[in-house]
Amino acid sequence: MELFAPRGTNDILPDAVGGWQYLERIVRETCERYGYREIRLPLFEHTEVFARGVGETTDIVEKEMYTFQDRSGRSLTLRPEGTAQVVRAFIEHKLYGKALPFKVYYIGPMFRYERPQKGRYRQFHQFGVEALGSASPLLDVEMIALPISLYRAAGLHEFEVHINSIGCHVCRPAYREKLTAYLSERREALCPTCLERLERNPLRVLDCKNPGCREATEGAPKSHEHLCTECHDHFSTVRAGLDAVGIRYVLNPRLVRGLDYYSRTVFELIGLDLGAQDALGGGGRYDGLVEQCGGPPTPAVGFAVGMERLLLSLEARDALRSDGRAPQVYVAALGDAARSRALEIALAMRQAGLRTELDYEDRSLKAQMRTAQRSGAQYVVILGDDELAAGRAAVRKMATGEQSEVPLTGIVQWLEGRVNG
RNA sequence: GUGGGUGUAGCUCAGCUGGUUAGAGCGCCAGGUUGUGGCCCUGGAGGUCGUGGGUUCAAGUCCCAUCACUCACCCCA
Repeated sequence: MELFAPRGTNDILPDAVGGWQYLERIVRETCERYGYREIRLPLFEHTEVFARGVGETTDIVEKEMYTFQDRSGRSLTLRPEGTAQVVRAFIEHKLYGKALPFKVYYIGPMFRYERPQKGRYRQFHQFGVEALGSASPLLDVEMIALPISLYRAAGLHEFEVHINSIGCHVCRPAYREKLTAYLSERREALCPTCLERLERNPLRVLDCKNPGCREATEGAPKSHEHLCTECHDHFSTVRAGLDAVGIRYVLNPRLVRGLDYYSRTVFELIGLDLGAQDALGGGGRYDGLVEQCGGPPTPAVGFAVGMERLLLSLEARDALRSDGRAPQVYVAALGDAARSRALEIALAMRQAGLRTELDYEDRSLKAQMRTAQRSGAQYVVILGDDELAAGRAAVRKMATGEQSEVPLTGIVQWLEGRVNG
């Protein structure tokens, strides 16, 4: 093999596309039902958008970005996530001047330079939803409810909902102090990366998987118990809202999220069939990000879901459906004269809106019938010299095997009236 | 970036301690039905054994390197 796709990228072949189209349709229908409109943004941005938007100390920015220079020397980066660029577009087009909240969803490929493994690829696909311009806890609830109802619509019922609140610029510094003090007393128990985190981003020590670190942080101060009054009230209302709409969740004090822009509510949807990369989706509030990126103070909340992971989960449960559709009609022909007439008839049927396939090679009727049956075609039109002479075709309904003689002049209408789907 | 596993036909894989023309199932093509699918039977096409070195009389099999895939660490969707 000479040429191959770059590591971590995947070709989505025709047999798999139906599943993608199915999911994409569910995504669009669900998002629109919740009042979100699609936004389409560039696949690459000025590197600055992500460096400032995602956070300089995040792994994404430090080591996972596909960054390159264009011919004029500008530094550009293939988008590793969507929130930062939605914020950029929101500010650039001064959308804060329009009716708020600004509610959008996006769907498309993202790029991160990581070692691939199950559920993790260098080019992967996400859909995400963002609402900018409202601090209402009702939106937090809606943000959690949306992906859940989407999963259910798609056929996935096995997942957990984890939530937490990590406070805001008012209460987080104090909490951070407390946590740092607590962790500092247990330095010996922490892994090397956590010692690093202790300096730069102590909250991240909480979600380390290392057994030693987990033990050391067992009794650590919990962010949701150190919230300021506003954050506390907000979180209480979110939780009450979740209860009210019947969403069961786990309050997970270790859930802190890896991106710097989050504040207050954070949540993650954990898949049960995914191996190590088990986050189906996640998100939270990012009330300070718009201002930090140069816009007016604007509270916001959003989430993103990994499409491959959703697909993997559905496949694991044998629940993946497909929008791919089989031909309705297959035209089989015997002999040269019949074959050119077959093309004519097939084109007329396609013109009329019927999904029609035909045989291009000079193959036996048996071979054509086999191909037709495997394609899933509902009807086979059989054309030979006899039929040509008589001006009729034999039309076989594959499901039942019953066969009729249909005049060629009316065959399109005849099939239009009988075919389904 | 680090570690483990795996690379043999289009697909899934077998190939014993190195030994002659490398196999199976599925798929594909054809025939059995001189014009009819699903089941069955028969036959056929298809392989630089990932790649490059090395050891040996002899390498799919052993050694080294390399590439790719995969799982995990890390991190996240």
